[in-house]
Amino acid sequence: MADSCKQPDAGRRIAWPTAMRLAEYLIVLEELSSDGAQVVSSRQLAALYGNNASQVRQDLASLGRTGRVGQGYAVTDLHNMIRHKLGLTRRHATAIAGCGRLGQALALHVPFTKYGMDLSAAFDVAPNIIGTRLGGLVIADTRLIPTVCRERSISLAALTVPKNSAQEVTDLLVAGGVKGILNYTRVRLKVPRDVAVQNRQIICSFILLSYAAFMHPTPDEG
Amino acid sequence: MADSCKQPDAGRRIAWPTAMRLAEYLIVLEELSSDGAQVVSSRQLAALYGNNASQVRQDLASLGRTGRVGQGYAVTDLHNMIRHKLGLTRRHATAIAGCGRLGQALALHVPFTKYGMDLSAAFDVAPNIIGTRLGGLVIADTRLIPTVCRERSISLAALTVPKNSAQEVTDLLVAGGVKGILNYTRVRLKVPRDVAVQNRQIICSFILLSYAAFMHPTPDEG
DNA sequence: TAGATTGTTAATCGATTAACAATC
DNA sequence: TAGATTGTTAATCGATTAACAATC
Repeated sequence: MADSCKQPDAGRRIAWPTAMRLAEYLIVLEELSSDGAQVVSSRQLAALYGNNASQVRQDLASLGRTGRVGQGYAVTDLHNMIRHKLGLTRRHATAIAGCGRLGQALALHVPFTKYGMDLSAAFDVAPNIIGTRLGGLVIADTRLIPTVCRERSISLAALTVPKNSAQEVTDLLVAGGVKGILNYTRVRLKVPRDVAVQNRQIICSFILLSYAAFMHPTPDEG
Repeated sequence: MADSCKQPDAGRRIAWPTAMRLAEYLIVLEELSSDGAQVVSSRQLAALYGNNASQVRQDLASLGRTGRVGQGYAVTDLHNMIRHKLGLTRRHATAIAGCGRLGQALALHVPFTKYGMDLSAAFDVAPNIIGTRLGGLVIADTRLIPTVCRERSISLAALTVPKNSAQEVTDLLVAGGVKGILNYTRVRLKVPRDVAVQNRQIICSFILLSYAAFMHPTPDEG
């Protein structure tokens, strides 16, 4: 109780670049954890992540009191505090719209459960795969998106459909009450203000890789 | 000739955030182009991208003289100048290491050719798929990575293998002379200083989507 | 000409880095 | 105790935004 006022930054709005790094620290901490590490210093974490100790400490300060002076940070505690700060301790039903190869890859290989997401529906237009199984899910008809999303309280979705149906499927997701869309198509989506879109055009990653490798003097981890 | 000294910023080192946006402008410009647009203003581009006109003009200034005062920017010219600035007019042989669902999705759906990349090899460990076709490619044994990469002058690669072989396959790619690796595994790779790594853990995209949708007051396009 | 819109400089804002006292 | 390392403040650096003269 007396401690609660000792966390000056814990409540402040977190900067976007910091949020991006926190998400990646989570991955690094898991690797450390599976290697049996129990404690990590800002210097070690920085070496693994590829930035500097000062930035790591600044980032972790946004979580409130996390480490022990002179000792470093407890790996599992830190992992939990980051998960909490990023809102990953709440649970959100998630859907995949488009069960082509990319949609399948996401459904089968992304560890949703671990990060507060429950993969609760998968949709496609192709009659020959509607009704078949993908992971633990039965693929449903794209036209059912609004009803199924409402029924299952789905609030997040990955959009992995072909270009030409991107906006159409987006409208269905929005109608279903989805509040965040991870857009893998090369279309800029039109959505209401209260719906968040994160654009992830894979070709952009390759473009930046090529740029970092051959054109950028100090290859950046951006 | 007399014009060449009129491009004050054209030669300057481009900032990383700018490079990231330039890659995305490319996608927006293609959408505009396929809609028949020939000219675009910084205001329009900003509206489509989701930033402001000032930033767009600042970004485009790094390309040298691109627009016409009072008129806007020619869509195709701009597209070409960005491609040139990002080094996409050179050609780089590219490989995919790991032909699981994600590797297959990349091989079949990413428009490499359009952006200076020639998909020139695909590798996997599974005997039952080695020798089969993926797009126009015959899948080769992972153990052949160093030789095949040398033979085909492969300089870029996507790493889409399981966690436990990530570092091992990376070492093979580096031995093959690869200079840029797009890392989709949840392992921090150890590479020599002259090799660029771009980390793209898909789960991080979902984490940030969830954060942007529910925790971040002004959902950002980061 | 008048309206529009660039190119560019200057001002602001925010993020990164450095430094160090506190302390385990 | 001495060494290590955090938490935090201050300094630097860089990126974004605003503003406007130039000009098509």
